[in-house]
Amino acid sequence: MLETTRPETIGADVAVAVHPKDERFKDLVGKKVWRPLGEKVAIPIITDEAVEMDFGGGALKVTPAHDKVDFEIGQRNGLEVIESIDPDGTLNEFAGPELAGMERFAGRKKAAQILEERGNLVEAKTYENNVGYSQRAGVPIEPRPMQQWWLRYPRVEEAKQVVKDGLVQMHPARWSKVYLNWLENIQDWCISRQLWWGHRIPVWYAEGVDRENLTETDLRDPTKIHVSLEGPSDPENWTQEEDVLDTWASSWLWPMGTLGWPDEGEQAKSNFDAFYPTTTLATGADIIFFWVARMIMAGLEFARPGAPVEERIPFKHVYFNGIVRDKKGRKMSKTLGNSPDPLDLIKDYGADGVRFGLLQMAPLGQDVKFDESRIESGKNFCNKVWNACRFRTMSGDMSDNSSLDAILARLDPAQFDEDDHAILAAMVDAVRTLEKSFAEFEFATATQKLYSFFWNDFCDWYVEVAKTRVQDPAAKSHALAVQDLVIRQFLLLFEPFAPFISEELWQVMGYGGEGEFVQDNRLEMADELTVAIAQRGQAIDATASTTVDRLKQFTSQARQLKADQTVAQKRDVTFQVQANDPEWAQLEPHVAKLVRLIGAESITRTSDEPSLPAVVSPFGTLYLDTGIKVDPEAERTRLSKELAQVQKHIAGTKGRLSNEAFVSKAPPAVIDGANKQLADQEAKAEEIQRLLKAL
RNA sequence: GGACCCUUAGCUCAGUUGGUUAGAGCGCUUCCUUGACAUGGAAGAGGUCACAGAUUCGAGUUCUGUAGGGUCCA
Repeated sequence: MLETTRPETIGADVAVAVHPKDERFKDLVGKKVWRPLGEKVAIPIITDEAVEMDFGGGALKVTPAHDKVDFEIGQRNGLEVIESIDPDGTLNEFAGPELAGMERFAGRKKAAQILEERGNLVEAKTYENNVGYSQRAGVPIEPRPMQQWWLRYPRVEEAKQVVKDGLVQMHPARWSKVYLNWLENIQDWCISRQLWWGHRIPVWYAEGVDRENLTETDLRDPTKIHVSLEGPSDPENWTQEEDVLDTWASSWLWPMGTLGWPDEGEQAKSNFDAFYPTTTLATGADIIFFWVARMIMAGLEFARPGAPVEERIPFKHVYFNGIVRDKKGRKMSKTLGNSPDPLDLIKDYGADGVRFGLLQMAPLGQDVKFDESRIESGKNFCNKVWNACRFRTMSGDMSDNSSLDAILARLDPAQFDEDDHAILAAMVDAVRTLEKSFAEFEFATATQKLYSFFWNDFCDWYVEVAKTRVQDPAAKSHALAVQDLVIRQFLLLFEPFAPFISEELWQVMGYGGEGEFVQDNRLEMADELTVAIAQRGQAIDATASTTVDRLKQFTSQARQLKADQTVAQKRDVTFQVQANDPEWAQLEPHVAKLVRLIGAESITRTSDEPSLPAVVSPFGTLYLDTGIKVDPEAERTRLSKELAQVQKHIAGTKGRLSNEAFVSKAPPAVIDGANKQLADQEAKAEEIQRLLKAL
């Protein structure tokens, strides 16, 4: 007994196969059975490893013409190939006289019916299996033996070597492993495609040659087969192959084809000499074999024959962008209909917002699940940039912004304070980070830096502290010049990520005149910028950032204290700082700005130990006076919680430092750091304990 | 079956050569419409970094194994 889902191909069956170890059929192997449909002949019962014993009845009808596994079994056992299905999907005479001419699915039903009538059908039941469907036509794929042209890949070894040697670099580098692994196991390439469009395969068959039965010798006989780009000199005696090339067998010429190759005149016009090899190919890793590897081999084979290898490669870098997937992790495709329409997204979030958001969620070569909230954050960032520029134009008259030098000339060396140094240091750092991330194709890193620099460093801090200085006639023009400088360099960095808004703001801010574009301006590199600023009389003092970090911490603590005392929104509270002389010297110049930032009436120095809610700040103990009587119990809870946290860290650090192995083996910088941290934490703990006692 | 990759906060993801108390966006809680921005501001909660071993003074980070997931190829 046999089980099959393909009764219509019984006429093309040439054997019945069982697994060699299957005891059930041992006695039957070598005998013959009658073929129940088609030409009535006896077909052999054979053994083959490919048969799955547990599957179906354990015996397989072998149809070499219409199944890949069956074809291989046929090859191994020297079986005949009988085609019972024609190219149009109808059954032919080999399927049997009753079925000939029928469409294949109708034939299937008919075949079952005939078997039943003859008493050959034991049982019919519904069975679900997975057959391949044509993506274009949506119908089950029918395997058929056909004559196909194959290409032996050229330059395989060289293609491996150029990647191993780093002449062609992949980003991220791990894809080289995938690339090399494929080349190690490369097989000949079937280039025949039965499509209407494409380059016709350049093979001609001589008149009268039997194309269906070509032998190896025939294929090598130039009187029977002609292969060339030009075609035979007597075309009337030849017929060209109707099949076309696999699309990639055209595409692999892309790096050369786009530059005029193979026509020398066209190459000169396209400046092939200058542009080949090109710098970077950007593509998806899913076509690393289809396209990337093949372009490399084609380049090595066809471009500049005889030239050194570095002149024949098609490109020096391959950047693999992440593949955007939907929330379920599926690749976005037109077929699935699961990709958002970019035009809809642009309508909702703006072209710049969509672009920035996508770059933000696309780390190097890693597939990403599409997350619309990132796109929204891109839009919000663009909005933030817009408003910051708008605020600048509202803060004071626009002065000469026409060039970097013009802005630098407006900086007043006498007015530089620590906030200026810190924001300019952060700006230079942002430029440096972008230089690096561009060089390494780390675009998500670049967007993160742009985002945090502009939003956190510039808007949240610098613009806020500058509000006070803009009120001061002596400091105003300097503080605005710093802002103009920061915004100018930021827009230069931002332009590739958000070109539209950058161009608009470039104009609005007066960095370029009418018709002058930000994209035509060269970005000053980090080192260049550092030198240019130093030449205006004030070298950037990077240590100012430490002071500013402590000011930020102070601000945060003061606000937290207000929130704890439920006076977050009140602006008439007063603060007192119990600072020593050096602490006060550092803090005092910033008091006016801090009062505004924190929302207080005043911040004054005190030498008392007032009985008020307090926090240990980087500039001494900070007391908040709300005018309301202190609740000692609540204060005790708050301070105890803080103390416990500090003590936990002290214990951890002490533990490490008391470990002999740590002290003897860790680098001095790490030990110093731990010691310093311990001292700081212990001082803090001591002060909190004093505050607790004072309650 | 072969190769490669992933597993970190409720969700989507960062985390550079091992080194202080692991970050962001969104979401969540509380407060704020104060003259840039509510597409915003402030404060906060939330993580035994999949699991088990190993190396190390020290592991989210290096190595081995296990489990789960993904991609490509056959």
